[in-house]
Amino acid sequence: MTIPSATVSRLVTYLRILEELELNEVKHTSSGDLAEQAQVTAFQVRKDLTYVGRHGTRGKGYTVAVLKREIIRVLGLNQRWKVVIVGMGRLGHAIANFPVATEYQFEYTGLFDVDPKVVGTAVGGLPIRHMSQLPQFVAEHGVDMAFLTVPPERAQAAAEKLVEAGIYSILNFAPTVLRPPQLQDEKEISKTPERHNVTVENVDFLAGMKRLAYYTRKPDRPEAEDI
Amino acid sequence: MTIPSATVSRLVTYLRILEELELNEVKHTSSGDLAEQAQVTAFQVRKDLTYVGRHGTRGKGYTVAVLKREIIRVLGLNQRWKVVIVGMGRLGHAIANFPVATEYQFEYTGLFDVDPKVVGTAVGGLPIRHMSQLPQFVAEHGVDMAFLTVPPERAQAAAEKLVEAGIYSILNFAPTVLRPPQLQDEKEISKTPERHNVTVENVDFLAGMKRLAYYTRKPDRPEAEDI
DNA sequence: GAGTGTGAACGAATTCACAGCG
DNA sequence: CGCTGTGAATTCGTTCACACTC
Repeated sequence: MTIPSATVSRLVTYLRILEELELNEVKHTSSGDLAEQAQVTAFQVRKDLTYVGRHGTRGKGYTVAVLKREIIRVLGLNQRWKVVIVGMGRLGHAIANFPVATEYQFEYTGLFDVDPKVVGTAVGGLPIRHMSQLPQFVAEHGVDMAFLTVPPERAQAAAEKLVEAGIYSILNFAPTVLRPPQLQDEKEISKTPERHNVTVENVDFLAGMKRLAYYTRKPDRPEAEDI
Repeated sequence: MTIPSATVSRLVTYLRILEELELNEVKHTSSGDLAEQAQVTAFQVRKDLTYVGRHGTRGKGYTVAVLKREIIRVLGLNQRWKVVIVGMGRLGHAIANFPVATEYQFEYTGLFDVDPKVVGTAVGGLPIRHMSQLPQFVAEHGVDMAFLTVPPERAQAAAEKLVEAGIYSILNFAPTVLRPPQLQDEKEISKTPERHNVTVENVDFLAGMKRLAYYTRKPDRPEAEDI
């Protein structure tokens, strides 16, 4: 079953709400309650939840623990996710220091950069390796996804190295649209008949800032009257 | 004219591409070219661009400088945007150090926190003020939007303070759904008949990470049975 | 009665075909 | 002839009404 991407986003939200309910020892909830907290309609919640299965009780609602477990399963968060961070500048350091292990089974397994000034140093007990070692590292350790935190002008080239190394899932922090690597020359095609369905999710605060400007946009006057 | 939110996002992307073209002294482009770089269809680009006006030349394409200027105008990026950052922990510091002034006319005008350990210190020449000073600061300086970088459990309360202080546009970095402030008590309603259309844009790397897990989720799953 | 689950109606966004114009 | 601009067709997601079950 293919879940609409808008629904996937909301499932992440519902999961957070369920976590908080569980923290507050609330055992039971309903589509109306979830809708209120997620700022969507109860219709939407119920429709979304049909994608995770029938886990509600008519006239009653949902059991927090059950619904939480099922959403985790559907999202794949019960699996272990080995992550490398590529680009250990300011942002890479900040992300590396984030306690991602508290979020299900995500785990940083490697840090990479090309700058000789940071290669060899360590962050949170993990050494920063040179990008040239990435393919071997992936082959040896197995890596499920990469967080790409390089400057925007290097993002495309870095993404292509990731794919070459065998990483097909990228969380892209650079303010750029990553383009699929162009199967370098025809000879390479036969060499890699495997899947290269590259998946990219973007985290982009500059884009968010500009969208916000649009929605805030004052009625086309430089200095409007006060509020 | 109301622009679809998906189009607004893509306009930001097109703008970036136009900036890069201009940097490379490319004077001229086309919907096909933009589509390739933005990873959408040429149909999509042309449809999106109808929302900014008719600036193309049939048989020829678009002038980079003209299209760039018009998108900037439509997005409101020709206006000046005064920003405060609320929450000066690790993330707030990182954001405050980002050279946002290079991105059109966004400008940090104030930094706020509640922690006595950071209030009074400065970042990039700007002092960190206590949240209690926010309403007065907004009244004196005028503030267009806030970047909310507090811990998730404080995000809702902080957002309500922002709205009380007169800031209705929030770039929310916390992994939470912000709910509209519940017009505190009936007596307050008459006091503030003004607009309180709060606009929120979210920047949420944990959500992106979990969505990525879903799309990466392999059909050949290690453990667990299916239904 | 209360709240879930879902087929059907609706609406919004994307895709398309083609008219229009340099 | 080439590429833009746009109504029409289509696809996709949301809203709704209601049957169903506890």
